[in-house]
Amino acid sequence: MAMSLSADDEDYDSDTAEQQRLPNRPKPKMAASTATTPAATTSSSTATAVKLPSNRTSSGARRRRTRCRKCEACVRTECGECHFCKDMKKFGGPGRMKQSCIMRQCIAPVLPHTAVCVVCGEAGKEDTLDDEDEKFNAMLMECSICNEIVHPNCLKSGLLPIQVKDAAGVVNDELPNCWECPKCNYAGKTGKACKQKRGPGFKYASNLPGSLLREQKAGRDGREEGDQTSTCASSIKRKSEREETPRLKTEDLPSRLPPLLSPSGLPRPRSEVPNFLRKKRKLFDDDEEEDEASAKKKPKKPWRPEEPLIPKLSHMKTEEEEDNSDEEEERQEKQEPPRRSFKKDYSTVRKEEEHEKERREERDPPFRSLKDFNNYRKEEDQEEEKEDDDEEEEEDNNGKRGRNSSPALKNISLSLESDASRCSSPRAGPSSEGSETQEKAPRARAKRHRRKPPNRQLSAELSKQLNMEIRRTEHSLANENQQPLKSEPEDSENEEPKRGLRNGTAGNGGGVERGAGGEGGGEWPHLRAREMNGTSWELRHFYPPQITPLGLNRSSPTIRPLPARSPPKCVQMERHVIRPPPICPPPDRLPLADGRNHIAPREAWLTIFSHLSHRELCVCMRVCRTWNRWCCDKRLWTHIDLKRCKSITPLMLSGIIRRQPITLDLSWTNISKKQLSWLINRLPGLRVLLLSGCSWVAVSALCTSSCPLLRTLDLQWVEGLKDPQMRDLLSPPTDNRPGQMDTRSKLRNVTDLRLAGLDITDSSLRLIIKNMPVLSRLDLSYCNHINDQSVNLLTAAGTTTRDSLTDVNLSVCNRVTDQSLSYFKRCGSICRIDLRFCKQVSRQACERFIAEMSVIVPFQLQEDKLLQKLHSTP
DNA sequence: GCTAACGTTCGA
DNA sequence: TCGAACGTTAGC
Repeated sequence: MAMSLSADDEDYDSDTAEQQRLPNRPKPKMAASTATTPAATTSSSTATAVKLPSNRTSSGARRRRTRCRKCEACVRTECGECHFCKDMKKFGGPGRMKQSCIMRQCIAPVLPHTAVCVVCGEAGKEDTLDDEDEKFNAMLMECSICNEIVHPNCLKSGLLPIQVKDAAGVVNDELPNCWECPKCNYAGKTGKACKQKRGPGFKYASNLPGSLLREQKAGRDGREEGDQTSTCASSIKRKSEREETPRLKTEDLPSRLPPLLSPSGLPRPRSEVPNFLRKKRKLFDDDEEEDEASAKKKPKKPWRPEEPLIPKLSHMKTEEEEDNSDEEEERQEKQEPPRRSFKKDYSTVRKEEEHEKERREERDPPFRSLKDFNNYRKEEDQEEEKEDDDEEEEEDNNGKRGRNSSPALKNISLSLESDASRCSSPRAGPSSEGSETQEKAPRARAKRHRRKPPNRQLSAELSKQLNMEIRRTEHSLANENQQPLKSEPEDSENEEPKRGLRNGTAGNGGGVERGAGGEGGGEWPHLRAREMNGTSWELRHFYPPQITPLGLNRSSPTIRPLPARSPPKCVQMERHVIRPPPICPPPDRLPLADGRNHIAPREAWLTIFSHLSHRELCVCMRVCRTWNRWCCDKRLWTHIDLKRCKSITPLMLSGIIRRQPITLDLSWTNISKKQLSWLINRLPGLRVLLLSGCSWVAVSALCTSSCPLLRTLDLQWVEGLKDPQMRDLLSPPTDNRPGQMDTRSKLRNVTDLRLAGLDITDSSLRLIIKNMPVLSRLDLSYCNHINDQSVNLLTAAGTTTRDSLTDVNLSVCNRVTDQSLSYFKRCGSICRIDLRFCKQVSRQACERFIAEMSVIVPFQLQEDKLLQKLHSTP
């Protein structure tokens, strides 16, 4: 951060005396107190632009921001493990670093309570108002350039040149109460718009010792190096150019967004790339390039004091438009030799992504749950070769401005069209202007409208970047979920808490299966063909977790999935800042274009959404901001299914976190330990975790004190999972924080444990018996070491499993004999015993068991050697 | 006055 | 360019 800051500082100060500063000479402090204010340096530019009240506290002296105290990070307790915690005296450190715990770094630092408007000297007054426009005008806004804190209203009514008043304030989405004030904007100042902290998490997440970021740095650094040198000079030039450029009207704002190349063809200076984006690249690296690509031109929202600030349904449209303009700019730039380092960076990243995309396309079936969505996706896919998600949509929409939105929307049986068309109509644009202007005007207007009152603004700020990710994630999730074949084993997912709205998806494995099922199984002949010709890897992957012993090649499960050429981004998720869902609750009503709210409340919409598949939800999320939030309601995503998804990307992880599923299926993925660790640390409500076919290395991420209290754990065919590993898994975590000595296993609440195909012995069973007192369903099929003695152990007097076990699967356990059946008679709650394909179990023994048990509990042979309690449906 | 920690500097 | 250090602010 320090470096980015300094780079920006130089840019920002390039036309001031600061410019003369000798290298390495300490910069004047930018302290907040008036006593230490170096106003001379930092306010000079402001002062020259606009006359300011002389009593201002600190023109140029930025107020230190402080915790919001509300965000997820703020309400956490210190982890006690991070670099900064270890430095703290309370954790036995020297206390020199004086930094907040990594896990507690506020994502939306706010202005201090003592901050006041430099014009009127009063604090923010938005709380006293209801009207959203008024709220904005009455809240304190800190200019990221001149650091002035003002009420927009005070600026509006202040003694400013009319041109300045006409200038747009540019709201910074990244930080609450942050903008580029109309004065600075009018003066053409740019530069450190995003230099301000996005929260310490952004500052340090990538810098942590041991961060995998470092692995990526060399290449990136190489890419970025070049532009550093020219920053200063070019920024000066840019500034002078800008100052020569006549000020554009607000209606022209979209076109005013600077192209990547200046009209003169000079490379746009790096300094115009908002600093936070550079930082974000560190955080999200290439995953975020779409953010960069778009946000580098639209991280801020133009605003004019006299304009209302009404959120509209047109958000999505607006974003598309913005993106479209971005795209045009990018295309424009593509015609030029890439000279700007940022672009170079971006291109490189883009190439990587395209590469990944190609790979993905090779293996992913096309969308198909909705016919038109299929078309939509086709179009998208064509575009995707060159453009990322957002941009591709724009491409798709190019020349179809009058259209409501994506074609898919038309096919979602939700009567949104009128809303959408209304909001995309150019009604509010100056009628005298050409059609293009008419199109741009709403865009600018919508940008302004995105401005929200403080809490909503914060929420929007938090969610905006996330939304970008999410929109990608939606596709990833939806695409990856398109794995054909196989119906999800019913198993204990059915037991998951029925908190979901969606009866259709949560219970049956999500909309994926539903969508696939609904479309019929024969729709992907190409894939089917591929599967039929499957390699052993594919065989293994498409082998249903549900036991179907016939034809099973015992050796096949031992063939590991080919290590997916893991995208470099996979290892970068450490850089993902934890961004919790927006703090404020999602809006209860859908804002319409005319400023009113849609009649249906959120819950009604959610009921509708609950009937959609995940894929369809992903489409809906692209409609508008409100829908985006609504569709992310965790009730709609109780079950997230990524099984057989070859590569889990950071964006997918972010998407998972945002949705906070109860059930997460990562079976047969190549998820890494770090990824899984990252996930489970952020999914405290996770109850069902399916990791069959993963590696023990990844699964070992569960050996932590932050492991959620799972009820279902599927570890079938986990490579390398044997007795010692089971011991690690079942033992109480050793990474408890000081004073947090929980000696119980984190898996103590597991009721459904699936261990099929593992080379575990009785020693693991003893641990299970000891540490899983409520275990009800146990799948030990294909466990060659399981024998009668194992059953004896499980059903021995004094064990909890004796009474808790209801369903035991010992199919294809060749060491199990008839003797086991006699042990099972001890189990008071047993309802189902699966002994299919146990060579040493005879049908006669089963019948004898049934006969003897019938005195107490009636059993039947549902299949050969499959004993099922009558009237029970385990 | 104390603690937490933000924002900056500076050495490596 | 990064990370450690620390002055100083903000909150209580």
